[in-house]
Amino acid sequence: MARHSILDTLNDSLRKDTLAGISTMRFPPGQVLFSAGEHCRGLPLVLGGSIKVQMTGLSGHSIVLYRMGSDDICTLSIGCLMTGRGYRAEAIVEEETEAAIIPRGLFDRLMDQSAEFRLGIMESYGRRLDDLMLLVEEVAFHRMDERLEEWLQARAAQGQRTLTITHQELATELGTAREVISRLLKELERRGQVGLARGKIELTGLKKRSATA
Amino acid sequence: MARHSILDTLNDSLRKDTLAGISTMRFPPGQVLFSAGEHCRGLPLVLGGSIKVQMTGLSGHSIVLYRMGSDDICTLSIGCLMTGRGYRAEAIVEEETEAAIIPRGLFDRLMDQSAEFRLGIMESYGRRLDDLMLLVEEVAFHRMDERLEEWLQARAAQGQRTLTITHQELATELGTAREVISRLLKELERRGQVGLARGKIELTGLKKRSATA
DNA sequence: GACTGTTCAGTGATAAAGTCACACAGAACC
DNA sequence: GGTTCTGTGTGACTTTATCACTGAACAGTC
Repeated sequence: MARHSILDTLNDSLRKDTLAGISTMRFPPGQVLFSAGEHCRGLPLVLGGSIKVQMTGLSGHSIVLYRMGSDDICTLSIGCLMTGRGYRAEAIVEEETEAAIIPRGLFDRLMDQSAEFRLGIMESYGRRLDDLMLLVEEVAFHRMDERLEEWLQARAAQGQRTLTITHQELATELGTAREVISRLLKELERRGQVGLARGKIELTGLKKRSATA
Repeated sequence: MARHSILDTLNDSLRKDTLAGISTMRFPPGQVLFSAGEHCRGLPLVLGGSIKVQMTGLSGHSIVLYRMGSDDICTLSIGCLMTGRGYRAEAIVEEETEAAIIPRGLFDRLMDQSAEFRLGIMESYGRRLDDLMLLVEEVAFHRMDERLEEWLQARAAQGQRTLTITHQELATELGTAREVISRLLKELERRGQVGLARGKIELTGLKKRSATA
């Protein structure tokens, strides 16, 4: 049964029709939800799990743009839906994900008949735009060592003690080269802040960086 | 009289009301349309001219995110309008600009009553998202010398022979440091591709870069 | 004209990050 | 066991960023 906050805003009649018109699906880790160039068949609502959205540029390098999780809307799909152009990025399931797809016709009807639905869509768009603007600034101006430590700290803050991730994947997260990550991690290991093993990073003593402005 | 393609999509009655509800304004070069933190009072439609949107990060550095020109919609404003949060970026008029502001109430009514208006808004959003994704990739992975030459070539392609711009402004365009631009421009001058003077860059012999993959 | 303050540009030194090339270790498969 | 593949470590080098400073070009004042 689909649980998504944007559905809660609908009136009874619309909600009933919507629930009847969508089907929820489960996707296992590693599954590619869509890839660059593909066309979009409907608007996915993420009910739970975690999906990363990344793009590969002309240079052949990849970078993770943002993640979608519980209660998110796949903003990228809206653009594809409206303009008819293919996706520019690809979406890869990280943790087992449940999602509902709103087909085009139903989406149009919801946009037409529910101001609350429209508001939800626009808010989602606004947040995504904000995220991307912040990412641009981060990529352009922040130091790699800081970005890496912040990324690891965010994971530590979620309670994760041991990460299963390769240096290459981490490089894609931050939009840099694998060697850069390897060297920075080695340095953190020397300082006793992480433990390294093949495909694993153990978060031991990450400390807040002091005054590195 | 406001000329904007999104108004053409409206039916006679809505268009009449819309034209009555908006007022067009002119802004001179250098004028700041909005700056970071400010709140948004309506949706600007750009009728003509050129506006650059740039943000300043925690690092204190600035980067130009995109430009708005004739027939554009200020997508950033929609997010602010819907979420009530302040702008994250600032908009600066480059060439004398004419714009019409659609007030909040009218915007809501148009979203409610015109599927074509909604489509226009969503398309505009999709394009902006695409632009930003491409920018992320460019900033993360492309070489500065190539980006600079491409930027100059784009101006040359518009027919501009002499640019009035400082090295610092150009650095903000590309999200780098002024010194980097100075050095790269000097190199281009040595190769006879540009002429340099205080506050001016003359585009003489820019040639396509050959196989710099 | 000379004097002053401001903005813009040039450049050396150094540090950080990206690129290239390759060695080697651990895991997986026969 | 051996072979293959993937992931990691590292040296050498290039590009970009940062810091510190110099001097040139311009505007305003006397």
